[in-house]
Amino acid sequence: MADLETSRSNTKDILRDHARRLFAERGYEGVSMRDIAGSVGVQQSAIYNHFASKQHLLVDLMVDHMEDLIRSMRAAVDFRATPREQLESFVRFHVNYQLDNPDALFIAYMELRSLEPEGRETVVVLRDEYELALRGILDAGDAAGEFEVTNPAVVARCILAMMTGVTVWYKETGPLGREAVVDVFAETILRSVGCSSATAEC
Amino acid sequence: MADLETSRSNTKDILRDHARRLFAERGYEGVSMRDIAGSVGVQQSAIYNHFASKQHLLVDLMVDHMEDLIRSMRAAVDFRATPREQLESFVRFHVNYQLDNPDALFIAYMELRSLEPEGRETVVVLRDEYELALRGILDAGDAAGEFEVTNPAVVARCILAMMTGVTVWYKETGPLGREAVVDVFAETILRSVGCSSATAEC
DNA sequence: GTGTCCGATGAACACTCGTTCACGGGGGCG
DNA sequence: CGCCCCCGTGAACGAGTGTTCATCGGACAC
Repeated sequence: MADLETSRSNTKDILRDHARRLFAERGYEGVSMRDIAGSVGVQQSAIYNHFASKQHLLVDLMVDHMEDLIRSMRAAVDFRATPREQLESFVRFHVNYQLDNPDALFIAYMELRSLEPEGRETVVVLRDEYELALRGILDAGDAAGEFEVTNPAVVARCILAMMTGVTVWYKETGPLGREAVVDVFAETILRSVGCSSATAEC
Repeated sequence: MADLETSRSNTKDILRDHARRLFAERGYEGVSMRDIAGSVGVQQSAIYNHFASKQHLLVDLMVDHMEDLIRSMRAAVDFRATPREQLESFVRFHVNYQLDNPDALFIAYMELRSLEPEGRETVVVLRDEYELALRGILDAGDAAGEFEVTNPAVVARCILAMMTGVTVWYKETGPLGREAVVDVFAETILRSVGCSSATAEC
């Protein structure tokens, strides 16, 4: 229980951190308010001083995450570069972000079903915005003749699914270094759009 | 509720069908025995005439599914063919199977966390067996010089994650036909291992 | 016809769920 | 000092959880 209170962490942030980890581990329905409170080391009723309900807590986590994800992605990808460079930046950013924030991304993609309509709407809009950025890169590469993608919409989703699944099996302590994993993803995905880094074509 | 009893469907099978759908929709923790019973149209206590507990019901669903998946995969892939042909068969089989049985596969990959240790062990062994079949194809193709895969273990998981995600977004009623989706997957994945169907290389 | 057994019932068990509320302590501001 | 207002407590609420059990109808074997 209980973090040593590093720097300026108030109860609300600590609650967020523990809730995020627990939701990712056992799922929204599998975690009780008592679990969250117990993990932090407070009473269950204390949570309601910071979040109106369990549902609001989930929405708060998901929206905060999606907004940060989109902001970070925009900072990491230079949209004036060539499609090939954009795609590689996007992939390297996403896999790294995923490995830094495995729980947040996992929740955002898995717990949509646990959201009540109004919250779901908000999150879906943000998720579509992110997906559309990748799709835009594929479209541009296709139009420029750099990529060969039969169907950008489908391929975009394939690529996201592939990358989002990484946290299910990757262990930081495993035989494979993080940089190596990122490289494999970058190469595999560039290849999948007909644009290998080893090829002279690009 | 209640199916009209098509052909020879007994209560146990009907329970399985409804439980599978509900688990996939709302998650194991999000579904109560009363939900399942209510969906079928019987009392909750009737379930215990067929399954010892909710946990046993989940294990039953997952093991049955994994065994059928492996059996069907072995029947669909000709392991005497070339690695390229094997991979294409595997991908086409998996995507089709996924679209035929979206709930079962989704549960098998998502609800591992809801399994108690003994059941999880059984399912993980089966899942590894399936994954290993794909990895074997990649290894063979790599050794034969047909594929270029930096790391077969990682790429195998990437491919599975990509394919397993299809049910999240694919709608049978959407603009894209099922055959078209399968084609996109086959082409994208063959490309990702450096072996495009359009290329003379293979 | 009689006996057996499978399977469904509905009430009940002890427990956990999300949420509410009256209460109190302690720090900041007038 | 006196006031208020965060923010925490602990007990309680009604509802829902998985599971058990005595009971009973009806199909099948002899």
